[in-house]
Amino acid sequence: MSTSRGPGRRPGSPDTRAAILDSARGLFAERGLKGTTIRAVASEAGVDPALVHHYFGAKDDLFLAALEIKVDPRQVMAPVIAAGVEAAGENLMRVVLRVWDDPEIRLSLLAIVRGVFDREGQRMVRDGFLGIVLGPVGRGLGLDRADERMVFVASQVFGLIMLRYVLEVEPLASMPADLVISTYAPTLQGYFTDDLPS
Amino acid sequence: MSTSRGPGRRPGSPDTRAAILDSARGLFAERGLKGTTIRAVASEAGVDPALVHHYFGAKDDLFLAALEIKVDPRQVMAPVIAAGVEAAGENLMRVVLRVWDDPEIRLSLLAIVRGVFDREGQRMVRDGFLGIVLGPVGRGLGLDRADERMVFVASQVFGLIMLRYVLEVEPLASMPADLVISTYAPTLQGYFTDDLPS
DNA sequence: GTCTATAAATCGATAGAC
DNA sequence: GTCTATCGATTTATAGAC
Repeated sequence: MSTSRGPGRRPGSPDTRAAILDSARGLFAERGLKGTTIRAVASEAGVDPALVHHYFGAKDDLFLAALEIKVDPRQVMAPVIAAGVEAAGENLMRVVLRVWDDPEIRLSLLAIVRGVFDREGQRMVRDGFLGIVLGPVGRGLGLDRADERMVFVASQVFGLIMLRYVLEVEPLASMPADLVISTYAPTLQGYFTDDLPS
Repeated sequence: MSTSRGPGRRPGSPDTRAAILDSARGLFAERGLKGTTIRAVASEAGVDPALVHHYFGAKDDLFLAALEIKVDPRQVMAPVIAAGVEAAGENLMRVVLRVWDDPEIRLSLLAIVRGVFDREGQRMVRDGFLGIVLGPVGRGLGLDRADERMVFVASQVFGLIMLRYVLEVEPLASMPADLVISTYAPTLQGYFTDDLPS
């Protein structure tokens, strides 16, 4: 599908490159950064280990490439902010479930969550997930004590993600999305709008 | 401090052995199993790497030794069950905070949580934390749809632990225990006793 | 583009001297 | 009990042939 015939060939066959990236995403999501070897990525993709370096460079570069998400967090969260604080709990839950139930997005998100415990990824979730994703929501909704409220919200969302998608604990993992939403929406709504203890 | 003079010397000087174990617990809690090397444990303890094997055998044995907790989960949870379902939310929160705010216990618990993402430790938390710690609570309180309710409870407790003790997200990490308890107790109480969506 | 061969570093584990 | 020396296995990464 190359659109240019001129000199300077595009680096790598698209099929092989995509196969390596898919294999890497799955293994990083399942075993984390340290638990995944270049050899395992190459083996599952059916190519030579040297090709992985040829296409993606060092192991860390491959990891970063596997973390690329196909959604813009700010764009996804914008409707939640726009809809106002009165229904923020349910709206946020709908967004979370919709993003995480997308199998392709989920692999990248799982790799990110797993990466938290390997690298200095603590910052990636603390500054990324909270600062970029949930921080603007708290400010956009005009909450009082926004930092506290959003941390409470984050703790419930993160715990749900861990049990449903990472640890796959039943009956939560197999629960229909609607039931999950209607269960957790009141909790989040409480953190958004209820009076906070002093 | 040896109490026996007879033959068969006790294996290892208590000081050195304890130093290795403390170093291992801290590193396992901070970097997980794969991220911790025998050499790093020995270096931080100020001893030779060979001594680690001498005292604890293989690396997995050292990891298991570092996971030893000084509390019996069933014993800690018994009062929560005995106090009844009407105050289970607050009582459970008190237990969680008391155990996790103990610095010595926390290191072992952190090592366990970190270990989840290395080994097949998924089972250790899924069957251990849920099956042993929270499972009996749900049954002991005589809840209807106990499995669902306890998974909801677990998701909030686990998320709180992750943000407060593992990721150390502010302002939750520095929040006084009483404020944390009074914030999350109503949420847990709701999962215990509120009507569940169908 | 793909693969062989190998360099270079790291780690777990053991044997054995003191 | 403690440490030196080292083996053997893995892994990342590179150089270069085809």
